[in-house]
Amino acid sequence: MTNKERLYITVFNEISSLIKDGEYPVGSRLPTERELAERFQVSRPTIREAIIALEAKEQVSVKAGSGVYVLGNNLINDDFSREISAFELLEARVLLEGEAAALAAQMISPEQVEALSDALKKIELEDIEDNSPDGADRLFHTIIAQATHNRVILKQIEFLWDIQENLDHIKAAHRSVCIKEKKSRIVDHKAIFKAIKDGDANGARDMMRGHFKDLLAAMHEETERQAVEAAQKKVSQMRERFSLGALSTNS
Amino acid sequence: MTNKERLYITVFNEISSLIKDGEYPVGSRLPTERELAERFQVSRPTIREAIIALEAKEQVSVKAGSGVYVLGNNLINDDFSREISAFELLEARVLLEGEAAALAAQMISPEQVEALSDALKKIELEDIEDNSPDGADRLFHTIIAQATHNRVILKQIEFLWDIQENLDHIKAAHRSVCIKEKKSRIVDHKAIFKAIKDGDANGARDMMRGHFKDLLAAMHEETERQAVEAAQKKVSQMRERFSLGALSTNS
DNA sequence: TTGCGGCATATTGTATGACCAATTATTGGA
DNA sequence: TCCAATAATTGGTCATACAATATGCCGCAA
Repeated sequence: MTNKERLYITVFNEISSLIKDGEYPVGSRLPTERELAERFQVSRPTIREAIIALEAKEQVSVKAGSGVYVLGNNLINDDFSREISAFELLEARVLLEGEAAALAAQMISPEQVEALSDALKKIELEDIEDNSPDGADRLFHTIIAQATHNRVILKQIEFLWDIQENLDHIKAAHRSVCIKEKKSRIVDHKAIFKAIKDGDANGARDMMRGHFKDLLAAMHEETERQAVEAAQKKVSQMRERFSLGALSTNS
Repeated sequence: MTNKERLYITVFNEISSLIKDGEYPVGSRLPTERELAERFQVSRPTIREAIIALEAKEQVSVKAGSGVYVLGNNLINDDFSREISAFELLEARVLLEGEAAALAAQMISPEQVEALSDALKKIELEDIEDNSPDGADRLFHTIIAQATHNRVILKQIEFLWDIQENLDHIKAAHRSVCIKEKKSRIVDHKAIFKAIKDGDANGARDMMRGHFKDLLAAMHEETERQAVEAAQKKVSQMRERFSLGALSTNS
């Protein structure tokens, strides 16, 4: 089997699962370290290491002489990234990047205006050719983030892009939308660029929000289309099942 | 002192500090477990527990048979976080939390209004008593973040708080400001609460921004004061040095 | 001389057993 | 019945031993 994983990690995962499955409910006390050691057929130090990992991730609280107790309120970290929807991500982006654009309009340097212009050209080029790995899009938005001259904001925006590119379903949604909305995408970006170049903070914010609004609308459409498709698929599956069912009554 | 703390926690904190201070730079290998055990005058299992805690918090990576290496890209270790100023952080917070407040005003549930009200009372209570570990402040802002019903935004805002509480200079700046501005802090929070409760999105945004504006102004003042203090200290040091120099010529 | 394989060594991984300290349950006496 | 002393339970720390793995050195062969 997979013995590559260190033992305490295995135990950690097993206990974590047991907590999640409700075998050790929130507030309850785990079995003693010695009992757990016997249950998992490992030594007590290994159990202790697993418990310390659980403690570090704030899943349990250890009380000396008493026991180790299951904490609540904390399942966010593990499955957080898998469950967030594209809409939540876009909403976060519109807020943050809208304000970033407004700030950038006031703070941007001439060199950054130049870089932004280049990025804009790249986006147009990508659109003229076939589908793109939308690196230019990210570049465009990242330059704006840099133009705020605030590294925290830059970090935040990059974090959102990282999420977007690491999560397949979100990435797919974004892609399909971008491909469908080529024209409005270019118009949007041009408008954003102009407002920032002119130092128009409110305009930049509005344009950026408009850009995301278009994206959001397109994504809603896309989601709906997929929902319809899924429904149709389900119907056809039912039809197939029905015919099979009819056959089975014959045998 | 405080021997209530478990040993491995103490060791964990010490090693964490050493990493933060650059004694163990990102990418470097920590001393062997045995060396660390001798250095901290504890047993090897204790060192292991501390290392596992570090590993769980993604500060280090353990390679069996090789050693334990300091990771980067981490809130605590990264050079990025050491260098950011309190002003950058506050600016990011005003943008994000301003919008979050506006969104929260539209989305908040009755239970969350209740929770927010409780948090507000806690803030007032903390202020009536002596200095505070400002847990109530974070709670208040976190509830607003939750009220957006957007987990990405929530995550972002918590990220900013984590930075604030992990970086000593920023934490210190924030503290000194909060203590000095007790009254306006309460007034600010009350106004934010009212706007959100009333579903007034624009009002909530304005109030939140006003809150940060007050903080920012106070922080500027504090920074100036510290600069003056530092200058005075320097002058007095020079004076002392001069007098010592005069004495030394006598001997 | 250079490239490669295998061995020696360093380092972490796991286990055992013991004892200490804190907490909790029990029991006995007032 | 209540409280205090005591015993049992449970986590906290330690010393030690051996296994598994990674790394680098060294010699051998091409």
